[in-house]
Amino acid sequence: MSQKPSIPRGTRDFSPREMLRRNYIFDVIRRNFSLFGYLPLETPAMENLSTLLGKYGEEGDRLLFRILNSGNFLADTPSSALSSADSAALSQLICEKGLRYDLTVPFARYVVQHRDEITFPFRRYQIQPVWRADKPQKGRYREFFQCDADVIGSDSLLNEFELVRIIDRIFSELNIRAIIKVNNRKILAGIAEMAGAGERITDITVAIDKLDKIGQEGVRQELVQRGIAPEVIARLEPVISLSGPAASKLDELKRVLSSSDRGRKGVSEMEELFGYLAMEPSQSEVELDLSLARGLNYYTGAIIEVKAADVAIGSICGGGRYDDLTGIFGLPGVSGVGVSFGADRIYDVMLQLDLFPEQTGSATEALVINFGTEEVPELIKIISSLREAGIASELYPDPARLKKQFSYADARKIPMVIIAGSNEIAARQVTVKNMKTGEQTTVSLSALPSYLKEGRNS
RNA sequence: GUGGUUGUAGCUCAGUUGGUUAGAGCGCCAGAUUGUGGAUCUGGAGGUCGCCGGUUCGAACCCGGUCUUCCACCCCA
Repeated sequence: MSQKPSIPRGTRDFSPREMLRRNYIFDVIRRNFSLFGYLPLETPAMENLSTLLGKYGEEGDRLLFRILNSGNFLADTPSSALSSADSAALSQLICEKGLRYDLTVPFARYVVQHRDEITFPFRRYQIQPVWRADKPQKGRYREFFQCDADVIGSDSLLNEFELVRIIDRIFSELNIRAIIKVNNRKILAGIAEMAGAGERITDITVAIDKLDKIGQEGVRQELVQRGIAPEVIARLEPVISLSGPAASKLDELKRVLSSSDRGRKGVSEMEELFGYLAMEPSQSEVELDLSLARGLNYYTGAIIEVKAADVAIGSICGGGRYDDLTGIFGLPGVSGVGVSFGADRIYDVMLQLDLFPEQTGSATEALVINFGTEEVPELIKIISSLREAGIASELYPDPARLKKQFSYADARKIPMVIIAGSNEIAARQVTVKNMKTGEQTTVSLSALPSYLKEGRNS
């Protein structure tokens, strides 16, 4: 007896209907990346664990999918490790590869490995799946696609500016109302310094990152729980809860952070960025959010996060600047900045808001009815002429009853059906049926391609 | 990783305090219509009730485990 087939938890099949829609998203993203001069890159699904481990924090290491070594790897494994029941320690001995967790670290690895053949500043885009051993929920998958654009080897804030422009263009084209939140790790570090707890920056940022979720009082409790002194919290709060336009927040920060070199640097970076942004209006709301921290601990400068205004699904895009990601791989002093679009969440947002265009992507425009072996030679010529003219078309493969062939066209939503039986063929004509209106027209064989092309817009 | 939740036909869901042969709508297939889809009518197929085990004379229903779904925490696209 055959068992029911299934796929691993948190993974999905994508049906043709879903793929057409996903490709629509990928096309918009890829076109805009390309428009800004980014070049395509792909890296392997699996990386050496040494490349991956330690780059995403303790939590990230736990969420890495590890790949068991090939062969009889247990033969060389000490029996003490096997009997210790310590999975983490054992996996170090029997796994040397893992599935990639994001696209940024493999990119940094690539840059270091290929530094001699790269022209800097190097702009690359990369659209590939990543894997995380997370517990799945809605909008959270174990296999999902990221669409990354990064520029490496340039400190200029113009890069941050252009990334915001890309984000704005892409979400505008997809008709998603986006809220783009920007902050700067240097400002956060400055705030922590100013509050007299510079070394507690991680605890402080993790806590204040939850501001919009748990509120001011919640953040206060979280900070207390993380052992932040009450007087530090008291100095933190008024800064975090600054409101108003970016310019006035930055003015206030300049005063508060005057004693912190790093903080001042962060403020001037944001002033420059918002200066550029003022030169070209964005369709999306771009907000300086001082509570935005983001988890990935390799960020050092600007951090960016995008949320859909109309759907609660977490962030649909995120990124930031990392000053020394390549340093761990032996190439110090190369700064990079990038953003990552979450294609799967964008899909979920668009589905929920019903934003997909009626016709997404390629679909058959014309179906040629199969009348039988007598007519097939002529039908092959007809369909060949249609494809030559760039009209996506199919010949029904079996000489089935017309009812069945028309039902097929109906189910596939094919707009035109070409009927060419012996009568039509003898007269060098075909009958074209418009499946939407039910209207039938007789068209000469030679005029058929142009007739169908004209009908596209009606 | 911690705690909770969900699962019945292809889909959406009924199913009485545990009781004989598990239902509906939609969809699918066939016919009414041998060169015409959508509407209508008629008929039909399709289920080891997620899976494994237990309790019981008897389980879709109760219990345990497991897988899956979704939710909160954690974290994140």
